[in-house]
Amino acid sequence: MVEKNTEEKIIVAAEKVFIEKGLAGARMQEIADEAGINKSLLHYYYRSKEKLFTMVFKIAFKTFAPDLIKAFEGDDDFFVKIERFVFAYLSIIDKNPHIPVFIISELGNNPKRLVDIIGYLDLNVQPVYDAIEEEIKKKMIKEIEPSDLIINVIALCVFPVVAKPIIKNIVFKGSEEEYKKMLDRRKVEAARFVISAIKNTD
Amino acid sequence: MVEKNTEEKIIVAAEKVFIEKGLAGARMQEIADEAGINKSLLHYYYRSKEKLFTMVFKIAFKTFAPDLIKAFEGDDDFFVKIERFVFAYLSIIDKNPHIPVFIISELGNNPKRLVDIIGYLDLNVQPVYDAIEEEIKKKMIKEIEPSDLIINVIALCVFPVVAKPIIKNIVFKGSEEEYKKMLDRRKVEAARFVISAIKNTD
DNA sequence: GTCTATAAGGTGATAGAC
DNA sequence: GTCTATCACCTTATAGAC
Repeated sequence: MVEKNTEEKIIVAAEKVFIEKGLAGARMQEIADEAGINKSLLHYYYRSKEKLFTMVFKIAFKTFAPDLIKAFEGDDDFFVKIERFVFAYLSIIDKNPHIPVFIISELGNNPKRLVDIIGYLDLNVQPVYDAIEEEIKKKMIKEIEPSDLIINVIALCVFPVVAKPIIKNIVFKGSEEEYKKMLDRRKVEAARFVISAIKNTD
Repeated sequence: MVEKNTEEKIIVAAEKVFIEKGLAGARMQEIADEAGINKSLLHYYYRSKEKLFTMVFKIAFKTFAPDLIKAFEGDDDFFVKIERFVFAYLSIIDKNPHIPVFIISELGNNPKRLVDIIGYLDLNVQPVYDAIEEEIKKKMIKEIEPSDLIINVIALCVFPVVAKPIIKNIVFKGSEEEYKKMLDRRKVEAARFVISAIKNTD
């Protein structure tokens, strides 16, 4: 059990409450209770609800900005890179299952929030584009718009988690176990699906 | 211009405000202003904010409960069915681009909400499962868990829309035009991607 | 059915003692 | 740094006139 100072305790508590309730639904009192401190200390450390939220949102976004670039560096086989990315990304999701919905919800309410973060994180997808185009040129994979392929891979990882209530209740008739099995399967199967879709069969 | 009575005007206004701001972020005053009526009329017709919201949520959910079953009925070729479903579903999304985020956000805040709706809509996916399993048996498509295939198809349709701010700003560097072109392309390309992934090449 | 007025309770934020 | 007390405002909801 690590000893935390007040500033850190607030962030941990704020993450929990904001992720669960959203900006509009969260209450400063609830965050204070969760942190085991007085409400006015929230303002002492972070001045306003909005500023505290921005702090939390940036941390959450950073966790989930996919390390696409890193996964696509190096000389490994292109299909291995896809397998590695899918496995790594789904593992992050496993550990933080509520963050994708949180990001999507709050960005839906206020898309401008993202613009602040773009510069602050460097998210250049160009190397991934280049890698995809090279594979197409080498005729290893079928013709596809690189952006489409990137979106497809991430969609197959993220959607099953953001739509959890719907999938669990409608596809798996309420079974948490079946839902979890599907997510686990996906760490391998999602990459297999993608590779099968793009592999050149000429 | 169709003449609307007060009850209908309220629902239309409530849809707009709730979808934009969410349950917690929406204000009854704003809904009243949007409908051009007095705030107390909202309570006269719908008793409480929560009840009005539930009304709106059910309408939104119904619009988006994918008509999977319908698309998979009939004797058409299985791949044609997929093409038809993807095109139809992406066309609905085109017309209601903010509803998927709305449903995901509000279900994230309160997953129990879905349970009320399940019974009220009949959403039996069994016929789709059967159709998929038959194709596998006939060796027309590769071995795949039917639930995985269904989730993949919907993921490829829905994710690009719910993650719009991220995709538009990071993948397309802020270009609304590029984003829209991608969505349009997808009406054909998403089905092609899926078919290419599952088609048996033995 | 529609309005005005107001109740009743929350909400983020700050002042000031310790 | 941390607390108590309190401000100023906002929010849902209702009562009652027309």
